[in-house]
Amino acid sequence: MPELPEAETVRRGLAEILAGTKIEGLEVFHPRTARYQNGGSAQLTQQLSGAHLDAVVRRGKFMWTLTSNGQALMMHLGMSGQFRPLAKQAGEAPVRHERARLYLSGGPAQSLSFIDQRTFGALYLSPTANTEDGAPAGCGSDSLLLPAGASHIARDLLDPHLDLVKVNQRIRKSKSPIKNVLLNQSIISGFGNIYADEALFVAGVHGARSASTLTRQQVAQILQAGIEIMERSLSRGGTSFDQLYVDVNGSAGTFADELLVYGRAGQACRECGHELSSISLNKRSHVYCANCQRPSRNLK
DNA sequence: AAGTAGACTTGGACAC
DNA sequence: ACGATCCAAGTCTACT
Repeated sequence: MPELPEAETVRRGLAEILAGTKIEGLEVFHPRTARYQNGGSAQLTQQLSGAHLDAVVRRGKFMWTLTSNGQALMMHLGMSGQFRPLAKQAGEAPVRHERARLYLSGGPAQSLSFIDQRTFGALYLSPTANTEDGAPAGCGSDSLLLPAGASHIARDLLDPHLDLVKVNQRIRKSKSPIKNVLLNQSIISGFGNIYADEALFVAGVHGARSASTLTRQQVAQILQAGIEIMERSLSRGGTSFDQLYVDVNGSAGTFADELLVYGRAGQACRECGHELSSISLNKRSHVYCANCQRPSRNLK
């Protein structure tokens, strides 16, 4: 499942393929992929044809590249999106689950396929505006131009311009379960179900606890754990829990064998041996150790 | 306004 | 064997 480390792995690959190239043509094979585009697939195709592309930028799980027509091409992986340079010719039949295809010139790849089994991913154009805090919009470029499509997304844990003190305060203002707050991309971006559960385990905090009951130190521990886990995962190309996430070369990430709780419900806690539990929070599974993560504990 | 619940999608797992 | 049901995910929309 693409979360921040997986998106950043893909961004690095995409940057080499897309930056400085020209889009010669575009085919959209599934209308849902262009569902956020005004005018749908036809508009996307028309507006992107002939456009020149800038650096590939990422904030949280949102990626984009600025185009010569003044808009940003938004690229979101959803839960199963993959970008692959498959060297396809115009008119060649789509491969299984291929939803769109770019034809490129001026770069290392002649084509770039967007493959997305579950169609939660998306490609669309968005207008841009300068960031309100005057810092670069995301990772991958110094540009301040932030697409409207990502303007509601908070800075992520690997962003050097993230204000950890403010985020800590904001989190503790919420009465929602801390797990839900971590998944709220408008408060802190980049977390998905995997890294949220992992960070909560490392910090020793039960995900059902109301964020407003946590101490500043506890929230700081959760955020610090998130930073360290995401950096470690990124260094291993991310987590490929199933076959839905691979990088632009088709390679899986290798962080799955380091996961401490995600996907391990019923197995032994790697810290204390207690059997790991699972509950549902906001319709998402939360795996935790009832011994290491006490719902009512105030301090670790 | 903050918070929650529903919708979307599809292939794999599972119980029958 | 086979249809049925549930599950997983990220984000947007709608409602309280």
